[in-house]
Amino acid sequence: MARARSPEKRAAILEGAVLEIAENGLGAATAKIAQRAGVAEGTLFTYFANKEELLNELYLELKGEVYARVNAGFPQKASLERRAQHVWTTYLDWAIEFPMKRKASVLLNVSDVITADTRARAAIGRELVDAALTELEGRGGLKGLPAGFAAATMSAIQEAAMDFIAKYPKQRKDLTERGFLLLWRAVK
Amino acid sequence: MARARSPEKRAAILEGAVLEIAENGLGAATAKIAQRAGVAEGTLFTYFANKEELLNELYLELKGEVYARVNAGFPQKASLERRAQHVWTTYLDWAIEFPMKRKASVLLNVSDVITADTRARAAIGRELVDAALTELEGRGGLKGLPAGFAAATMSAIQEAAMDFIAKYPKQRKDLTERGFLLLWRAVK
Amino acid sequence: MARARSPEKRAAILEGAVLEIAENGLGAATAKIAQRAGVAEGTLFTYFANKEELLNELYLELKGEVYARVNAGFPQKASLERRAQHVWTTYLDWAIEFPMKRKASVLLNVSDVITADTRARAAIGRELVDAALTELEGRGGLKGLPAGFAAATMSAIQEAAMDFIAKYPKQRKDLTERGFLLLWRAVK
Amino acid sequence: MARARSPEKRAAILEGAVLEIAENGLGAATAKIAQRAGVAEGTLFTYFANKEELLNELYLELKGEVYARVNAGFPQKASLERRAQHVWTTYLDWAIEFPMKRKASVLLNVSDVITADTRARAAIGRELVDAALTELEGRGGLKGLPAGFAAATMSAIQEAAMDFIAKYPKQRKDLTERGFLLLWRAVK
DNA sequence: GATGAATGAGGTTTCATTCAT
DNA sequence: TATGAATGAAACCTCATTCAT
Repeated sequence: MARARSPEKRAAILEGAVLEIAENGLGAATAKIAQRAGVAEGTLFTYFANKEELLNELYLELKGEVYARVNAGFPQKASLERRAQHVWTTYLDWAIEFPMKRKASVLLNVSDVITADTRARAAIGRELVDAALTELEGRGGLKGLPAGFAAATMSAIQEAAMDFIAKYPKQRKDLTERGFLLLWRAVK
Repeated sequence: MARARSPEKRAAILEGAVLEIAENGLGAATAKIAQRAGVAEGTLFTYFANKEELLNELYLELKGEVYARVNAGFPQKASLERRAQHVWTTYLDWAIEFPMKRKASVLLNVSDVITADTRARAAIGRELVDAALTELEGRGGLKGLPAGFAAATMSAIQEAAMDFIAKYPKQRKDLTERGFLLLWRAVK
Repeated sequence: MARARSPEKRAAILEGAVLEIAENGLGAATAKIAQRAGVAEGTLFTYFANKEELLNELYLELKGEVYARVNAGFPQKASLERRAQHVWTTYLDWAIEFPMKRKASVLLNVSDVITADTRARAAIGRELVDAALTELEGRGGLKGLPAGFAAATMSAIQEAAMDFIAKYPKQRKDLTERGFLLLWRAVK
Repeated sequence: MARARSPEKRAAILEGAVLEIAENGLGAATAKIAQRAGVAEGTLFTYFANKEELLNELYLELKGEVYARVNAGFPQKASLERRAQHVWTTYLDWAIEFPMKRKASVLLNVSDVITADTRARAAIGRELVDAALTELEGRGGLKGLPAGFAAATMSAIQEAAMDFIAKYPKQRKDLTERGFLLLWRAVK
């Protein structure tokens, strides 16, 4: 059952999953994941009913981690631009700091193992971000477009920016700032 | 002479691969792919040495198909904006028309089975697009950023746009146009 | 603790391998071997990483079994002739008693799956035999010939003797004795 | 059918089989054999009904080749010792000259694909050898032992000798001569 | 709860043989 | 006759999951 005795072990398994998935894709073997986590093959299944659940939980964990970062220090009273920039920068920093997590996150995202329910649950914790992005969507460039388009666009440009930051780490600061400018010009 | 290798059969296998991958991810079974293509399990391996080669060939095929479309009717003499818009629209149309191909393309793209060599070979046929995008990179929004950033940004925004067009097909025209405007404002 | 790996199961797999190989050669299917051993196909691979390892381990097992027999009751203080005869007789008896093992052993021997390392490791446990045969090589018939030639010659004549004993089991005793006489006259 | 149009092609296939079998054992793929022979996969089956027949034919070919050599220049009127030595030397020379053929021959010999009928047919052409060996069997060391034991013993010692000649080619002459002496002392 | 041996379905790939060309 | 594409059974091996310990 999913009643975890040791949160450390649970975390270790998720961590192992990140590494294995980043290296071998979603086809990563549960046995390898367990091994990386330093637990027995069977132990994995006392923390997660099956592989699918593990992947969905991992998705939630990764999203949750990012949102927690974004929410901490969120400049709630600042201008829309400052708030948007906070979201932009925080996520970019996280992705650069944890490239494996980002890789796993991307793979989970495009796969079909993540259920609609999981995606919905991942939205919780994203209220502040959503509020800012919704405000953005009332603006010039995005007015009239479907809800969520701003978020999608931002995240899309971020993916591009991240790939380049990964390739040219020295230009990280520049790419982060100029990337946001690009976005801002697009949507403002 | 013995029977000649049939381009139709090769195409059928690639087509089967697209469908299976779109439904089941890159873990799609070669046996299922062969079945979809209407050939025997073993036949797949007379056309592709192994699954990895099949996936790499499929990648080339999909990229090639898109570039062929883009190149056909490319307004070489037109303004940069018109050329950029041509690229934008053509790719978007292709992706909307063949959602399975797009899905497979995305999965291949983020996976690690596509070799650097294959990615390099895929670049052939993209000269016109590259020329336009390179010109774009000399412009205001992107000046000084690494080469390829324009292409990445465009493709990133396109991915976002496509997701929404898939969800709201009725707004296709609007999303296509407004999406490009977004991009254009960002980079000009 | 989980279930411990069972030496009985390991032995059963090796036993199954002997039978299958004796009947079908080294091409014997791992599935058939597992079936003979009364375990699941997959179980075989928890005991041996792959078929090659299984074959190498089997080789060691068979050699080890013979040497154990030879060493038990080895007349260490007796004359060279008596010691040589002990080796001769013991091996011959083993081969007659376990024709399947001998068959498997022969096939493994001439195949290329047995690594140099395995062959080297098999030498351990053969010290007594080697000592006797080395002493033999200092004698008339073999003096000046490369080390190991005595062993090779003995084993060669034994192979011949065994084939005949297999064909004429009633003359077993006579063939065993006369065969040794042959050898002895050759090398003394 | 086995009605060969081109003896050259047939020979090429057998030659290819020798090389492939020497390298990969009897599991050698017919396609690879055909490739080595410079003919198409299917062509192999116009010369040999199936793989089993190919292997049996190859066995006959190899045995035939050796016996042809032995018979050519057979000192029919010479002493038994000289005749035995002729057999000994000729075979050893052949095996040293064509190590691949010898390897294939050994593998075929210990396998079960060679039918009793094939083995019987291989005996044709061995009359001179058999006559000499039969005479040998009437002698001291072998008297009373089953027919064929002399041949088996000789061939057994030869195998040992060959292994060593292969390892120490410089001692070839010495090993050939001393090996025969060994045999001769054993049986005379 | 933790462990890892056991399982067997399923995956990729090979291969002898057939047969259209 | 020669060719090599086509076939599908069968080979080796992996893996998610179960369960005895």
